[in-house]
Amino acid sequence: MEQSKIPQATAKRLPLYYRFLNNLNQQGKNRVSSKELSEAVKVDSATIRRDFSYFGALGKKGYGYNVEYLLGFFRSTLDQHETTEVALIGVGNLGTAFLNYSFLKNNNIRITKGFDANPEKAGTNIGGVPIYHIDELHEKLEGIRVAILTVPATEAESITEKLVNEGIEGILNFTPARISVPEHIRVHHIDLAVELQSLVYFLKHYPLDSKKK
Amino acid sequence: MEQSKIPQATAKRLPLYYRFLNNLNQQGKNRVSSKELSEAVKVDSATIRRDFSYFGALGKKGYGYNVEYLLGFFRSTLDQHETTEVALIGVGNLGTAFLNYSFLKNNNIRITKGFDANPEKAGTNIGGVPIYHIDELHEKLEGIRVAILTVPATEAESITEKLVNEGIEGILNFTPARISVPEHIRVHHIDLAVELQSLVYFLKHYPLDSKKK
DNA sequence: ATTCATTTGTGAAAATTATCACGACTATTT
DNA sequence: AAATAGTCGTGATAATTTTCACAAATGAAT
Repeated sequence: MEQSKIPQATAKRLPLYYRFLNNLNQQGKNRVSSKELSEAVKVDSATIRRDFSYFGALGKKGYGYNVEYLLGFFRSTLDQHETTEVALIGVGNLGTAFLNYSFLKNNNIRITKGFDANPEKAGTNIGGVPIYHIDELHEKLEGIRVAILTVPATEAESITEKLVNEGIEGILNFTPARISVPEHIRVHHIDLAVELQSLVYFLKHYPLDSKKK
Repeated sequence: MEQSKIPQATAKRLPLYYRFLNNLNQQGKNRVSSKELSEAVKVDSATIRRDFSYFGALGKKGYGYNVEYLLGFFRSTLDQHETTEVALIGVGNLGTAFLNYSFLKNNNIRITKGFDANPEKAGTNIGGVPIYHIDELHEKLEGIRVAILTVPATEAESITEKLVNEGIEGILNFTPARISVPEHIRVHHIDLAVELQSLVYFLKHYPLDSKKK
């Protein structure tokens, strides 16, 4: 779809830029420089300008960027004009946290259905999201392309298979399992234990001295 | 500390390798090739060999790697012989999920204390972890160098300041706020909304066709 | 013993990402 | 109107990360 010429590293930062532009807009600011933005999102200002430049000349020399214009641009680039429905699989502690988390603000991504293997949870409603039994995937997953996976690691592989069969195209995997999927399915991993361990490792082996000027 | 010659990209993968080696070891396997490992952790086998090579010649040509040996090596590299205490700041939904999450398995990182601004939570115990009031940071944070930040975004900046004052050196930040810290403090961000938005963006703009052979 | 299928470790190349540094342009002040 | 301070966009460069591809070594099979 469209130009796949935007570097992945840039693409990953877009949602971040988007959020901060929203903040600025709500604060009533209508002008921002790459330097200011840099301080807010902790990304080098040259990197920000380079990132923006992939989409054309969005700013004005000697002035900066118009917040509203930039925001509008990113809104359409990030497809924020249409709502994306997301299913949450596994209503445990972490899953519940997601259901109560409001993605809503400044964001058109919504968790619209939750699924869990526990029959007692089916039929309930958490954070305004209806919970169904995991066996109802086939009936309820119609039209949903993205799933958040917060089930126990032992279940990850088998449930992933079901999700794939139901036509899910993207999975945000919070389980420690590295799930196997067909090539056309995109999986992003967020491994909490690995992140923590990694932080501890960096702390001990990479003493910080200078990061930026 | 020690050789800071290991690329950051490699360092981030170490905990992942460590976990899978543990799995293999528990399954009773005593030999593994980079190719097998590659399939398990979804990292190119050449990358794995390169990663390992930074620590010297850990394998044997034509044979692969000895699981137990490699595991022992990583255990000491990742400082798994000594326990790292971690404080959890903000016992909301996400924080509670962490407290109930067992990092324990194969891992010497422990959340030993929780803190929250709600006086009703102080004095309680979640998942075996005692919860204190946020005002008790000074008394209770002695000797703890790492904190997980799961407070509301609005509180992130002010609480971070307190943590820094108490001598915290590493923060795993789950709030959407990009916190400001002195140069010697390491912060890793995990931004749930950004991750989800990013996944959706990739889904729409980067159709997958071929990833690996 | 010899052959054969494996598999590591790594030089070299490729790909990706980040940063420097500056010309060109803008707004503001004097 | 001229001078000044600020800012973008980007060519060029640097830094980092990944991947290719193969010699050397190993173990198993014949």
